[in-house]
Amino acid sequence: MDVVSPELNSLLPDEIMDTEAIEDLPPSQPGGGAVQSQPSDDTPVPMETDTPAASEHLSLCSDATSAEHAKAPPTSSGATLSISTASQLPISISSTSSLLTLKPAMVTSLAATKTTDSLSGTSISTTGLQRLTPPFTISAANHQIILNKVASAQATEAAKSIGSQPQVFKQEGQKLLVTTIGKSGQPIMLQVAGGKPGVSQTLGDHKSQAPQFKVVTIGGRSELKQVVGSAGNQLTTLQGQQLKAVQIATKTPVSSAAPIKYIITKTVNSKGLSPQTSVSPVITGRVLTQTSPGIPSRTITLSETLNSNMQSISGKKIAISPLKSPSKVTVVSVASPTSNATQKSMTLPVNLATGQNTAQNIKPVQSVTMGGVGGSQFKTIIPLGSQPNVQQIQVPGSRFHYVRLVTSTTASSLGHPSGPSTSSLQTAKPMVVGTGAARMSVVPAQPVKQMAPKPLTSGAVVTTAQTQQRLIMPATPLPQIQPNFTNLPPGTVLAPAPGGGNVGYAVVPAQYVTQLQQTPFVTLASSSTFPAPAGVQTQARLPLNGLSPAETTSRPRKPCNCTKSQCLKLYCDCFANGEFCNNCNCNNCFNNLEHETERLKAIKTCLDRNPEAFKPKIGKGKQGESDRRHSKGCNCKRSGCLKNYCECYEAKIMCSSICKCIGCKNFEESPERKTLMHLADAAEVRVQQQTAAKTKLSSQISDLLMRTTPVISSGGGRLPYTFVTKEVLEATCECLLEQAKKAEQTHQPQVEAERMILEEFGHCLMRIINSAGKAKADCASINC
DNA sequence: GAGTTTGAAACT
DNA sequence: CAGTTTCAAACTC
Repeated sequence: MDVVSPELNSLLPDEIMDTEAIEDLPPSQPGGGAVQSQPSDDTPVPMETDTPAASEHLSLCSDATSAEHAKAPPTSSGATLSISTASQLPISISSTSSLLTLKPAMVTSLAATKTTDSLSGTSISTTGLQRLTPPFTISAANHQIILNKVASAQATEAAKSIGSQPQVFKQEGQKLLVTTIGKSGQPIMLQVAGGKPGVSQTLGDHKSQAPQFKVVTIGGRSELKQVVGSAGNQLTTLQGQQLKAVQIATKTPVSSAAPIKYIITKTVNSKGLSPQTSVSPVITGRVLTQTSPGIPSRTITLSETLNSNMQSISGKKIAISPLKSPSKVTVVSVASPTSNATQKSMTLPVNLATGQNTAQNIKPVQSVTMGGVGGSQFKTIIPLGSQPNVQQIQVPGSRFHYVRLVTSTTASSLGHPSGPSTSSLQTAKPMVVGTGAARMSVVPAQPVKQMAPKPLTSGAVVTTAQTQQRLIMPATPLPQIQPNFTNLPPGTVLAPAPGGGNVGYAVVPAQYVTQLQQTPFVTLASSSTFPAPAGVQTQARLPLNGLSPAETTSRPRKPCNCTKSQCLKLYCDCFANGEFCNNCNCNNCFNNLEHETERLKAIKTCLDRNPEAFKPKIGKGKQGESDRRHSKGCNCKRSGCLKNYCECYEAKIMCSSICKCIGCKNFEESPERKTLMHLADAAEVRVQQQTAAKTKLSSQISDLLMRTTPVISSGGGRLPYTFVTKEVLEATCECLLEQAKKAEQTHQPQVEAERMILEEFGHCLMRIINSAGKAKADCASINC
């Protein structure tokens, strides 16, 4: 798991957090229990929980009902920890010390009773396949839980380096979302709801076989309401008092043309929210909220998300749609607001295949386009059956797909008892993007293959066995959250800013899991309120350097050969493209996970120098101009813009008015260009012809071999040359010798003898040929 | 494969 | 912002 320390986070430019697409909006329902963003701009986001909660609840259950929540009285100081896992993924949560009070199963009931019991050595099995193996001790006293003590040592060291407490979950007010992707593809999601500032966590520093965790810690307030969602095999429990859940109303899919996109429901932890308070939608800035009054919004548990989206995935991997593979699924687990009161067992089986969740239903795909007038936009789409609080963001100009992870907390769930099949947030209105109460952590998607286990880095809050996934940490207070997705640098990982709101959501680029299943997704029309500017989606998909997504996907990137730049400057194509170096020939490469600190600094430096640094250079031209043109134009002086030195020519586009090239020949009417194009076309034709000829020849040879091989092996032959067997040769030779003897006996001159022998040889050949022809004819007749 | 050319990126 | 340097890719031999 990749964790970004606050220090690193501070290095990142504000543009990342400041998006034009998100603006703060006043609570839509000021008087009610409407979802509220972090009340204070200056309020730091609590990332660590130092204050013990009166009652803590750790819920690890595969299924739960919201009814429990309804029964559970709000506890002002209760902290909750939610751990959800994908099925079939063994999760071992073990702590070296009793730090957390674990209440498997009966979360709500515990909440109601404010139980402070501690469990030690508890084994929790979520689905029968999953088991939280002892020993792990959770004690309410410390309000801490250590996950994967294997990695604890590293985390501790990392913590020391940063003065924090890595690996330790402190519950109060913090929300933790952990998702893991093991090689087997099973996601593990851990969600902790609480109110305290950022907490360091370490999730299994496993080897390659170990599951990977994606952890999102969101600072929250100490007062939390329980939100327990469970589904299927995955355990999803979210408890917290006075947490507000922001959800996106389900909406009928409108379009299917867009790549898979998810809308992440942002959960806002509101203070003083009464249990009965219904969650109201909150639209922030340009974030579009899909409000469907007729359709009650619901909270979907993690398992639901997995079920709906990943049901065909054997490994139940967390799919994060890779940039180059828009169709890939990005799944982020979020705790469900509902809990199943009846569900007190951690081992409840879940039918993942069907995606059925007793507690909640799968939502249809919802697409939300966030974009302001003239500003950058990003579109979020809720995939069918995806959890509403999973949001994928499509950033124009960015090759990455980002998924926003939002903790799901709802006050409504508490106030509205709901049965297993209903969501506690039925009355809640959808909210797409939070008010921006928290800074957004953005993690670039990375190819899985590049995800090598990474040791804990300084400031790491959460570590996982593998670095395929990175943590997204909540960050700054609400007003600061206006991420400018258009400037998102690739590979950006943001750590929680020092202090921050209790609301957090994370953006996770989706390239991590390239092997994930490609799930069809539906793109919904954006709301009229926030119409998506034309071309937004197109631009978002615009390939780098003019290459189409298909091209970029199919065509492997050329390995770089950097020697001096450490692959941390834009000289390096890998870095410039927001990719890690992989199979490159570079020396002293820092463009990898092992040097993430340096990489982040480099990214920030580049963005400071040029906010557009990581945007595709080839973009849409102005109205009436060519569809594609270089964003900055070239500056060629000697190449005539007819060599690949020229970025325009390299992108197979003509120079435009913004180019400052000298002696440009890369324009429409340029004879040189036409000549080059013709030559290129001719060369291409030749290549195609040669390829076709080779293919045809190969096919013929292959066919011939296939037809003749068995015959040859059998010693016979149907084709003429196959008749020249050893026996035939011997017979022929005997005929020739016989003819020679005859000539000798008759005292024929040498010339005449040679003639007689050659004549006999001709007769032999004729007989062979005739035999072959006859055999071929027979074969053909048989085949017919 | 080594050396040269080129222009973007980085630096001053 | 302009000039210079650095850098890695493109190109040539």
